[in-house]
Amino acid sequence: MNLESLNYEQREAVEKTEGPVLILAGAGSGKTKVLTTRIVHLIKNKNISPFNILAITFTNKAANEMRERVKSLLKEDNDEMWISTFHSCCVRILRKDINKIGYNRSFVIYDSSDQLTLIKDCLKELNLNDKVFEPRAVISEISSAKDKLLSPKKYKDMNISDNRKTKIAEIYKLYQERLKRSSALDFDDLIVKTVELFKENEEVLEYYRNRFSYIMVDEYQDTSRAQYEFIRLLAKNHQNICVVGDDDQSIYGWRGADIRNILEFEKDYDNVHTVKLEQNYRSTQVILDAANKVISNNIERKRKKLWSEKKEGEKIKIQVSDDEIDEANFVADNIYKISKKENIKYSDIAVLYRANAQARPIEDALNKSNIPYTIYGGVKFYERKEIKDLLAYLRVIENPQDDISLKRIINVPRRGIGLKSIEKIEDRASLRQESMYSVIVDIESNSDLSPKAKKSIKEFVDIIGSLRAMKEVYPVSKLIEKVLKTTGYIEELEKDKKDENLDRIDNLKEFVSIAIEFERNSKEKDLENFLTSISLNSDTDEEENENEKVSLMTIHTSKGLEFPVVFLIGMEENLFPISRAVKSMNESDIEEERRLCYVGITRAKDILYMTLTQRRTLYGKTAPSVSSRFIEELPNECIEKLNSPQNEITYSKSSYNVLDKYKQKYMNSINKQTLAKKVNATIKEAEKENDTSNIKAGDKVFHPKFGVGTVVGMMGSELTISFVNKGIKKINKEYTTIDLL
DNA sequence: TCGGCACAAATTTTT
DNA sequence: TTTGTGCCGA
Repeated sequence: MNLESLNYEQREAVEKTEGPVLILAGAGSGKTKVLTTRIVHLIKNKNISPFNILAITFTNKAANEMRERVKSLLKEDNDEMWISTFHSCCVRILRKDINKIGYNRSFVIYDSSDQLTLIKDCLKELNLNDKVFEPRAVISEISSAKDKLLSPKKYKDMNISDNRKTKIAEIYKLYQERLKRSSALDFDDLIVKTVELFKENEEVLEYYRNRFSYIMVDEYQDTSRAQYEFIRLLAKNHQNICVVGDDDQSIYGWRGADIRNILEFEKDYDNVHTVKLEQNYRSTQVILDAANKVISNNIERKRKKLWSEKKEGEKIKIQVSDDEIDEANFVADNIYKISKKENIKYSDIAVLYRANAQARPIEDALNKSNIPYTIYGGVKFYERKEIKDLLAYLRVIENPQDDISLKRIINVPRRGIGLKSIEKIEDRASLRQESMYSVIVDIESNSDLSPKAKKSIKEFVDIIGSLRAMKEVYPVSKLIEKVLKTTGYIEELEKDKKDENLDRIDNLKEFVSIAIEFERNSKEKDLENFLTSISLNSDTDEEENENEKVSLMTIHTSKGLEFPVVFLIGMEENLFPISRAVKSMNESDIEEERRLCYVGITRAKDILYMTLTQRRTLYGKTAPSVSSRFIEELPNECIEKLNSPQNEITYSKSSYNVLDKYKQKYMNSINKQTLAKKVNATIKEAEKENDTSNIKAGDKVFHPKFGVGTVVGMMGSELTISFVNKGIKKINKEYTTIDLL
C-alpha cells in the first residue's frame, strides 16, 4: 500500500497503528481517505487479517462508502471484515447470543413510531395522563437514560427525590417489560443490550475482544455514553483503538451524543497519540477563515485551525431580504444566474436551513422559476401508512409475540374486531403476562367476547397461521404478495380509486421490488434478515443526486456533504440560533447551534451566500427579525454585503435579546432560579416598553405586513402610517399588532 | 365506526 | 401555516 498521496498528518494517522489514536479531523480534511487507507495499510503492510478489524460508523451510507473504497483499494471483496454501523454491528452480536441475557434471538426492532405506540399503551396501563406525561417527552427521557446506560432501577434510584422522574422510572420499567414480552428491542436497546451482554458474559466479550484487535470509530464526537462503553469494553485489552472525529461538528447532543467522549479521549485512554488534520481540501480560504472565526467563539473545544491551498476565493455574500418570500426569490434568482453564467450544474448547489419549515417558500420560488430540486428529509418511505401496515404483517408473521404490530393490523383492513375486543384481549394478555397472540390463538376459552367477535378473531388467526406456513416455502417478495392478497389489503385500496389509494398501491409495488432487490443482494434471504435490514436502513436509497437538481436540506442533514455553491438561509436570531437555544439558560445550547453554523459554512467549496430577512412569517406568525449573532461573528474582510437596506433592524427590543444580555451578565454570579426571575422581570419591562397605547405621531413602528413606517396621524384606534416603499396606509391598532421601534 | 370540527403545537433525526 | 389529536354526533 502506497502512502504517497497523503499529507504529513494523514500519513501519521495511518501509520500509527498501535495503541490509542485520536484523529481530530476538521471538516473536509480527508478523514474517510485516512480511515480507508489505514485499514488497507493494516492488511497489506502490517499483515493483519481482515478478520481482526472492526470499523464502526454511524450511517449506513458512511459504512457502504467505506466498504466500497476499501474494496477498490484491496482489489478484492472481503466479508470477514466488519465495516458497519453501531446498530447493525450490535444486531449481529445480539442475534448470536442475546438468549444468554434472556431475550429471544429472533427479536424485532421497534422504530420510533412503534415506540410511541408502546409508550402510549404503558401510560394507559399505569393510568397516567398523557398531557402530564407527554409521550414524546417520556420517550426522550427514557432514551437519554438508555444512552447513559441507566437501567430503570438505576434511573429511579438517581431521581428518588423527583416525583415526576420517579413516575417516569415506573413507565420506563413497564416499557422494558413490554418490549421483552413482545420480543422487541428499540434502537437504543441494540446498544444497551450488547453492553449488558458483554458485561454479563465474559466468554462472549472475550471472543469479540480477541477477534477485534484493531478498532476504528468514525464520527466519534457523535457517540453516546453507551456507545462509548461498548467500544471501551472491546478495546480494553489490546488498546488498538483509533477514533476519528471533529468536536466542532458535534451537532447531535440532543440525541444523546456526548461531546465529552471526544474531548476527554486523552484522559480515558493512556498514551494517546493525537493527530490533527487541519488541511482542508474542500473550501476556499475565505470560507475557512469565516468558519474558524465563528467557531472560535466556542469555549468547549479543542483548538484547530483549518487552512486551504485555495487561497483565492469569493467573499461570503450577505443579503438582507424583506421577508421569507423575498429571500426565496433572491435564492431562486441567483441560482438561475449562477447556473447560467458560471458553468455550474444545479446539482452543485444546495440551499441549507435550520428548520424544515423554511423549505416551503424556497420550493415555491424554485417552482416559479422552473428550477429542478430535491428536498431531503420529509416523509420517509418506510413511514408511510401502507408500508407500516405491510411491515406489521410481516413482523407478526416472523414474530407473533410482537403486540404493537399485531394491534396495528388486527383490524386492518377492517374485519370487525373493534376497540372493545382488542382491549379485552390486551387485558387478558396483561393478566397472563403473555403476548396478545397467545391469547387469540385459544380464543375459545375466552368467555367475555361475543360469538361474532370470536369468529372474526378466529379468521384473523387463520390468516396469520396460513401466512406463517407460507413463510417457510416462499421467498420474501412472494410472501409479500401473498400477504397483500390474503388479507384483502390491496382489494380494500382498489375499492375506492382515489389518487391517494393509487399512490399507496404504487408504494406497495415499490416495496415488492425492494424485496426482490434484497433477495438478489443478500446471502441470508429469510424474512428475519429482510426485516432487520429494513429497520436498519431507514434512508431509502435517495437517488444519488444524479441529475441536475438543486438540493434542499437542513444543515443537520448536510453534514458530511459538500457543494460548490451553498445558500445558508434564515440567518436570524431565534431561528438560527433557534429560539429554544437562545432562551435556554445553558450556554452549551448556543455552542451547539454555533457548531451547526460551522457545519453549514464548511459545506461550501467556492461560493457561499448567507441570507436573512427583516421580518419573517413562521408558523403563521409574523415577527420582525434580528440578524443572527453568527452573522455578527463573521470577520469583515470575509464578507460582502449585497444590499444595505435603509431600514435594517440591527438590534431590537425583542425580549430574547434582553434575556440574552442578562444571561451573559449574570451567568456566573447567580443561580438559575434567580436568573430566571430576573429575566422574566426584564421581559415584562421590555414588553411594557413596547406598549402601543401611547403611540404618537412621529413614532417609528413596525407592521407585520408592511414593515417599517412612521406614524403620521391618529384618530381613535386608527393610525395613519407612512410605510417605507409601501405608501401611506390606515391601520387599526386593535386588530393588528404594531411594534414600536 | 367515521367524518367533521375545534384546538394546540410546531427544531434538528445518522439508527 | 400546517399537522395532529381529541371529542362529538350521525
